[in-house]
Amino acid sequence: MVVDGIADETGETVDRLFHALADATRRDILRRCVRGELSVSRLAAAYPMSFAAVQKHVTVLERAGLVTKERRGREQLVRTDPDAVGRARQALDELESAWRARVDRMSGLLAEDTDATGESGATAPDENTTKGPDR
Amino acid sequence: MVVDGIADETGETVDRLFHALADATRRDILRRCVRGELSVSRLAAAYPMSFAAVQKHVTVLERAGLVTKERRGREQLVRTDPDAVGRARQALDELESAWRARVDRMSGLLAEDTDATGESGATAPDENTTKGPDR
DNA sequence: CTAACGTACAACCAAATGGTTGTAGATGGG
DNA sequence: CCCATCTACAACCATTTGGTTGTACGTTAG
Repeated sequence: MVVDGIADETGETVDRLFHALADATRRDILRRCVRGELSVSRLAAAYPMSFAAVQKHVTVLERAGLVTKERRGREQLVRTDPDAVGRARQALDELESAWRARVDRMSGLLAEDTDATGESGATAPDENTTKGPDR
Repeated sequence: MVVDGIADETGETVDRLFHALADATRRDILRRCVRGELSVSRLAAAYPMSFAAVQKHVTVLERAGLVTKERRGREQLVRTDPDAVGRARQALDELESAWRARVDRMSGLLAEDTDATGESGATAPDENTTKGPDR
């Protein structure tokens, strides 16, 4: 259950994921691409901004692992990565598990967190990462 | 009733939600608070940054509806909002449903959404302010 | 009352964002 | 071949972020 996989120790993967999702234009691009791959210029035509701006948005989505680009002729087709949403969901699960953890403690059940998928580090919270009796 | 009201026509609520989640420190704050309410100064002591900086992070989380503050004496206790993660999940559901939709079409299944399959969220992203402590 | 604590908020700063234009490299059509 | 597309990327600009310090205010402990 520990989310691992490539597990990122700093949480920067999660940062990029949520950051990419935190923009209405990018979410819209995702919705369009999910319906079928589109070239960047085709996408750009759909928004009131320059081609370059849309190109940047696509790059952000790409770096977040939400889409992949595939070249076909002189066009670059953008398509969503099916596993992407799963990863976002997984990140949320990590948080949600904390919510559940609280309930679990009430039930006297503990040990499950370990999710430390890395993130616990935050920017560098001194010690504590330890889950024990917080005191 | 689902207090829609003005709802968010621009998706700025979702913007704030994901933006708030896109920072490791803020996610860490969430994890700490979920274990039990903490005063802002107590939280601040856990990070290598100033009290004011942590205060700002809490404000971001608050405006995203992820936490609420409650004053007790001279302290301000921060606690997570149980419905918050659900709202984030709902936003993801909206995206995920699109992914599924594509698969469905591939399966030649065109079920109209009139089915009672209980389409969660699908096209109804209403993460309005259930309580909106806005600002 | 006074001191210490916890908070709130303003002013300021460096860096990142989101956007613009402009230029240049591939690729495909006539 | 030449030209129109589509893409990539650099340079630049305005605004937002994330962080700092400093000050002011309410509350609780002595």
